[in-house]
Amino acid sequence: MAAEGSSGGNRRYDPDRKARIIEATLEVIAVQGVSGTTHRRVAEAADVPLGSMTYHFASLDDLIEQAFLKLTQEIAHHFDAAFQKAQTAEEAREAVVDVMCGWFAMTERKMTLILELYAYVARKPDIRHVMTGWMAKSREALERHFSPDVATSLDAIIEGATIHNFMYPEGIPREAARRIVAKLSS
Amino acid sequence: MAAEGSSGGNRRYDPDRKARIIEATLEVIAVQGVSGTTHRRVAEAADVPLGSMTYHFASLDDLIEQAFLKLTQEIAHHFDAAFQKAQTAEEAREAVVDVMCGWFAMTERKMTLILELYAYVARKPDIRHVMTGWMAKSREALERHFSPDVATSLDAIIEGATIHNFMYPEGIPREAARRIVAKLSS
DNA sequence: TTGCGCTATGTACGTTTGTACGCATAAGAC
DNA sequence: GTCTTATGCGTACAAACGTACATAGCGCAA
Repeated sequence: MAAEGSSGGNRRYDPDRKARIIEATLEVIAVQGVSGTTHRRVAEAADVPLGSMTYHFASLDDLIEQAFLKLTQEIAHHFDAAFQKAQTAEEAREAVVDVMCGWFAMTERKMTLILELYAYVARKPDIRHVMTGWMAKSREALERHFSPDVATSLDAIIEGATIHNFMYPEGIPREAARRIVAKLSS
Repeated sequence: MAAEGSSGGNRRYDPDRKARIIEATLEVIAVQGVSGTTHRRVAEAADVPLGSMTYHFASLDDLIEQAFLKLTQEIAHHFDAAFQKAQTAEEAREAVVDVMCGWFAMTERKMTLILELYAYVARKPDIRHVMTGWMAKSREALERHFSPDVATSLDAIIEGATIHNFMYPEGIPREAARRIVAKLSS
């Protein structure tokens, strides 16, 4: 498996290795949590030797940080795309409702990863830039359609609704979300 | 220190031991995260021998679960008290604003613990009852003052605003929070 | 006082961890 | 073809881990 490299080689010189390790790291974090993420488990998931871990990444924390950075960039990109598509104010409001309850990209796996990220960031102030970068992108996307004040409130309600929908059964029905967004964006 | 037991003993037979271990567990989780929480570290923080850990708790997960349960009960209790105090609708709305930005009980430490809890619960469906119990209490407190629909939306905005206020500098100013609550509870 | 039984603890054990490092090996110059 | 160089990896190691368990210490009945 995975023997179809670009240069015909069976191993050795695989420029996608680092990216694949990062991908595998997210997979391991999603299943085992940060607390269960080890060099060996990630290496197995990415199908690379253990030595590759310390070769490509300075430390385990470095690896986790890079993985989280990729996660936020991906999500921010999807988020931005969802709002770039909206043309009218009505469509923008509907996009907020989409994101609030059952976004296409907000799978259970991703939500788990986000919560792991939050907990991780809370204890490591030096990687808070990952969050602020993400936040800035989200805010920017929202402010293309709403005033700064409204954008702030929508950002918060998206955060809260997403978490509640994930944590509790039923959560917030789509109709209720629509009413909330209407109130907030008035 | 801590030698003022009820029966004059210096050690041995200390009925508060278990509670103190749970307290210490929260302390360790807040600083080191769940991933850095070990029997040994908790034992040191609680100033009890390592053997006490496996004696009082079936496993490390059992300990963490009990610690988180205590955390949610405490927070839910404070939350409930804050709303029990409110008499008029106006006071209830102001209580929501209080909780949204800079609650007395929502210290950085507690917020960190909550985020650790979220991440923990996401990977352990069998302790979701801790969350649903907390949620039920919060909802109950809110529904004493607001309709079910409004209570749901306020619950979500509290969640989101609290997290955003914790993650990002400035966050949501008090005045903005007041406007948001006014819109949502109309 | 003496003996019993339960509570509590010190210690030891087998695993797993992060990381360092010497060596194998492919790529490129000639 | 041969030699050189730098990239990538197998392996080893000390530290730390969760947990089991034999036994030490105390309250209490007699």
